[in-house]
Amino acid sequence: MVNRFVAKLRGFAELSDEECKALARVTSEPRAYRPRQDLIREGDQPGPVFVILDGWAFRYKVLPSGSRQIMAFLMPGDACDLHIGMLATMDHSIQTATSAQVATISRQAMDEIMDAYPKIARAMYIAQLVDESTLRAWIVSLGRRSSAERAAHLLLELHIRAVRTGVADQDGMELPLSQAVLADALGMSPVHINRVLQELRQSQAIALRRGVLRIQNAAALTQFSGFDEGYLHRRLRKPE
Amino acid sequence: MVNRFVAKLRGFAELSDEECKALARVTSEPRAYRPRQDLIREGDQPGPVFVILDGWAFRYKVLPSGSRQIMAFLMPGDACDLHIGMLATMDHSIQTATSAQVATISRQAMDEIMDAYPKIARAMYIAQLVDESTLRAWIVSLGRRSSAERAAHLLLELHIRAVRTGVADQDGMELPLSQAVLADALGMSPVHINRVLQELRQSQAIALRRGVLRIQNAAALTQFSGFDEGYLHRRLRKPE
DNA sequence: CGGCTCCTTGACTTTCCTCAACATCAGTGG
DNA sequence: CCACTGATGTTGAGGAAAGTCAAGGAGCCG
Repeated sequence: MVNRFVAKLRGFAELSDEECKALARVTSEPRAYRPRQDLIREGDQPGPVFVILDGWAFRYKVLPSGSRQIMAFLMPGDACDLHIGMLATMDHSIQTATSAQVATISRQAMDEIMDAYPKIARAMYIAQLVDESTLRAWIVSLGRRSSAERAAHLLLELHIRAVRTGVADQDGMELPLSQAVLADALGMSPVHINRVLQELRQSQAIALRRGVLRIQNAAALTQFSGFDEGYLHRRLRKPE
Repeated sequence: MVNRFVAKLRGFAELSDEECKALARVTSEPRAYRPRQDLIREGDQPGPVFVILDGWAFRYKVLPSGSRQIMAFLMPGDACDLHIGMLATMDHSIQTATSAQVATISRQAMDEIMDAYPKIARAMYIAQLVDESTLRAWIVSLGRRSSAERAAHLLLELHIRAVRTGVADQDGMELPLSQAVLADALGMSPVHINRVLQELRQSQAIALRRGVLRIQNAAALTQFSGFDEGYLHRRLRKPE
């Protein structure tokens, strides 16, 4: 199987064969997780860097009222918590949404690799910056977009990210997220996301059924949701 | 005047006199900004690191519809864009909310300092992690808290951050933000934030008038808004 | 076939937005 | 000192968006 982590980082920096091999080596022994398993919980002491090689996960927090907010999706190729080891405790939890293959890289091994291969360090920093930028984009969505715009925006984001990592084609992707999960990411009720998705389907913009998303009218979705992919930083600055 | 930037970083790592002086030196020539001036705009090529020494600023994005979402507040001591120079363009803008003193540190000078003083590098990383954690906390607020809870949560956050940097005491702080600005940060209309603030005032939890916030009942606010200061990471992990 | 999860629908309620008017305040220049 | 101005804060009324509650349907698996 292609190593999605390597594939993603190659999109951020030109990596030599040796660098790719080094990355592949430290992620060569992933552990299998089942759906709905926590990788780490809020309050835990941060451990190794997690790398999702296959499957989906998400960062989330549960409020005292019991409601849940998802703050980020992790798809194949995504890593998390590059530097979070500096902090005493996790401020959120991470859970699988599907069964998943997850590699872990110890803090020490990560430091060694980044010291030995500056280009890898650079790619990891960029990945971190893009993640942060994505958080800001979500804030904009949650604060100022209608529920339908928000949903369309998220689907476009996930699709572009999936294409970038090579787990989707231009027309569509596998999207194994329940409506309840989407609702918790979009800050709405399960009932409402259901109605919103029906609208989007009826407008012939998307088809989403049984874990498969088809983007039928990307232009309309982009226009409607005010999607500007700048925040995903597909074009990068040249290293000086 | 005390250098708030140094004060803040000292909260993240034990800095020697020499390190403090180095930081003070590179921020010794701030430039004065008037209210509502952009420091940098979405689409611009990222430049130096900005350091707010006095006054308030915020990160924001404007949607095609013209509505604005604020994604972060920058108060005295806060810096921005440690590594963003790696990216080709800014994905958001930064604007002053008040008149402000802002120092700039060139990318090169920043790299030199971080190479020469690992503790400074560490403190800057931690600051970045806390900023990122704050973004996630805002996502939770916008997604899953009622407007009143959200407002209370934000006021508590700003107060704690202000106390940490030494620009506030336990009871209150200067908060020179208009209701319109608060509305754009909280994802609500100006009319609604006005009503929410009235509620909070009537419940004797806060007093907020003419740029001065008093926290009258922190316990009630904390409970009501589900505020858990963990995300601000006041307790840090020991360096190994 | 039962049992589970996930999706769908309808009815009703709450929250929040929009529009519009008016009040208050600080600063400016006559 | 006062009139004017622009920004900011306040109030009311009506409507749109989204939540809650409750019930039922569809697909999947042992």
